[in-house]
Amino acid sequence: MGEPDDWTTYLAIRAAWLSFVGGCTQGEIAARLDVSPAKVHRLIAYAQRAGHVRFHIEGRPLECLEYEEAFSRSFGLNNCIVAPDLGGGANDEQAAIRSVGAAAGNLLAQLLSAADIRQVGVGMGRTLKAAVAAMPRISREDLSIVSISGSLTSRLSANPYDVVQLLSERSGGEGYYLPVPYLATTATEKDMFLKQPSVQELLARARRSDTFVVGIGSIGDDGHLRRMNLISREEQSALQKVGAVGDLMGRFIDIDGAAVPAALSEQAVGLGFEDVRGARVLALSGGVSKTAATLSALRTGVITDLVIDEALAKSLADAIDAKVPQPA
Amino acid sequence: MGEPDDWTTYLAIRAAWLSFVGGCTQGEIAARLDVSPAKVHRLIAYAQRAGHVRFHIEGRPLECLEYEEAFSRSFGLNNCIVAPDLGGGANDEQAAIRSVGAAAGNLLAQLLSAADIRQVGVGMGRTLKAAVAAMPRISREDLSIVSISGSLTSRLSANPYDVVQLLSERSGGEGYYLPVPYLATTATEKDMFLKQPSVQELLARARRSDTFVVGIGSIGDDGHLRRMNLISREEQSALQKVGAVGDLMGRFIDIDGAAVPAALSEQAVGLGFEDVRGARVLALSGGVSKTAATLSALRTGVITDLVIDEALAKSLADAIDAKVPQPA
DNA sequence: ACACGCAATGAATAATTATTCAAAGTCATA
DNA sequence: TATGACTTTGAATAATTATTCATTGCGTGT
Repeated sequence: MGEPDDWTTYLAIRAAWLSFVGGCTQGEIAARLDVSPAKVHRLIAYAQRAGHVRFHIEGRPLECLEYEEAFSRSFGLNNCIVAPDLGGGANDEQAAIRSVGAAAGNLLAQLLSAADIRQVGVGMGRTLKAAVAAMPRISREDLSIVSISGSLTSRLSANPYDVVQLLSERSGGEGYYLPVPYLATTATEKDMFLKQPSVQELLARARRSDTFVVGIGSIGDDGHLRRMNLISREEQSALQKVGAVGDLMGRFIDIDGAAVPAALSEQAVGLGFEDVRGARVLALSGGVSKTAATLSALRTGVITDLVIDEALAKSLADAIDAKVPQPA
Repeated sequence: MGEPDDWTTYLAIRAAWLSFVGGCTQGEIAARLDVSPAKVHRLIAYAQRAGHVRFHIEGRPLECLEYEEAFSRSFGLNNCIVAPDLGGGANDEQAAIRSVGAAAGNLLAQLLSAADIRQVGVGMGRTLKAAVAAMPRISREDLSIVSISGSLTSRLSANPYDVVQLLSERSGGEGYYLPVPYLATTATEKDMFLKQPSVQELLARARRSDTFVVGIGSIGDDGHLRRMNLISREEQSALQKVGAVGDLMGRFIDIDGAAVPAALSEQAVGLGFEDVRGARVLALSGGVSKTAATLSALRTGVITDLVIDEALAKSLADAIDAKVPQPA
């Protein structure tokens, strides 16, 4: 599938307007643009794939709103969005990320449109990436977007889920990328990175952000950490042994939201909780596999805004109820 | 068609998420929600009718961008959007309003999201109404929305195209409605309205708006004025005799953008050009029948931002070229 | 120039979505 | 409780959309 040329893009956008805004059938569009109906279908499909078409559902099902209400209270959240399940069964990560992405994308656009936001600090992760991809284009040429953590793998290869680039493209703002690993392999290596003037400058800048957007990671086999090989199987086991269930900004935390005593927890190259506490911190999390991680992250008290999916919400609510059972 | 109950709305929203965000087929949704496939279709159709689903096409066809560029230069516009034709032939008013509405709705959301906008003054008209209806919901509880002109018919019956109500509902802001006719029937009647303290207060408030959103009206048989019977056939003829081709904020102007010498032009109960000059003034206009009116409105120099449809743009460009032919 | 591989095309077909229609349900009134 | 007007329902059907597939067109290397 080669890159379509300008003319194709032109036709695709016209077809998309006619189809979605105009409500024309593909046959009508074909006649109007003087192409075959099959081509019209391909054009519209291309426009969607290329992200030129955006759907937004206003409102959410009642259950979601109830969860939102409950979590907002329990954890003193500013905004809480529970994105509806999108079929695919309870364990469909893809669907969860998609739903959270769509909901968070809109919230993000809303938050970043406020003129008093000058700089946003962003973490990494699939869900974050999906949210930024789903975000409508806004016009904030004066906005700065800064990495708050490294995002290279331990082998220094490029990270495919980088979010700074995409967000700067979507908002028109300028991106500042932190070219270091998410986790240093040793304390010495971490010091080495932190000694670099450019890194110090970027971190200082990152601390000045008005708003932070972060993902929540699990320690399990299906988390980013293992999947991207940011930690070895041995490191994973060691972390689990000392009670780590979640990863927030490269810090490893137990089910109560407290930092675990592990060397790795000190090797994150990036901002720490103390750097973001007090500012708005929007956290995104999708999928039931993140239940424990999300609960622990919420308990750190640094999160002010949350977007999760419905299945995770259900699972979270169950986990909370299990600890504090209702009197019969 | 009775009002659907809460449960229907609930199902409709869930179905909409599954369909548009999740990409499920109606059959899959039917299985998941345990209803018949036919019902799923009806639910999704309802969600769309009720405005819970919003499409946004990012980008416009090349021709539109070229017109935008040209008009921005010619008239020193801040923003100019030319909304693509949506089939239906060159004379389809409905399609033009729809397209302009969709494009303007998004621009409006963007403009009104800026925190430094405290108050917006709005005019009236079908196109304006469509734009506000297409506008995504935003959260600006501190925003004031004020009528800048009357909007009752000369017989004081309620105006169906009132836009203040809808915009205040969409933005969360508070609406201030000016309960007077668009045009007084006599100079005496106008004075009577203007003497009312409440009217004076509302007009004073309206003058303090940061941004104004207005429609452009034609004097022809198909304009709001005649259609809503705001002016009689005789008044229409009289206006046309003295060269009026357009109506901007209740002021009647000739093709050069100058006020026409007519009593009616003094009978608008609302803000005048002098009240808005200098502020941001977003004008909406749709349909080729508004060519002359739009040109005249642009020539008044009060308009800073413009949204029109492609057919009108074409027609406007032709009208301009006819006066200033290219050297052969 | 020729053959080769690959992408693009549109006719044909499969799948999905929208509409129709008869039947069942609902509500207000007698 | 019975009646009639009106709505809602889902099966059937019509219309539309998505996919398949054989073919064409195009660039590339020989």
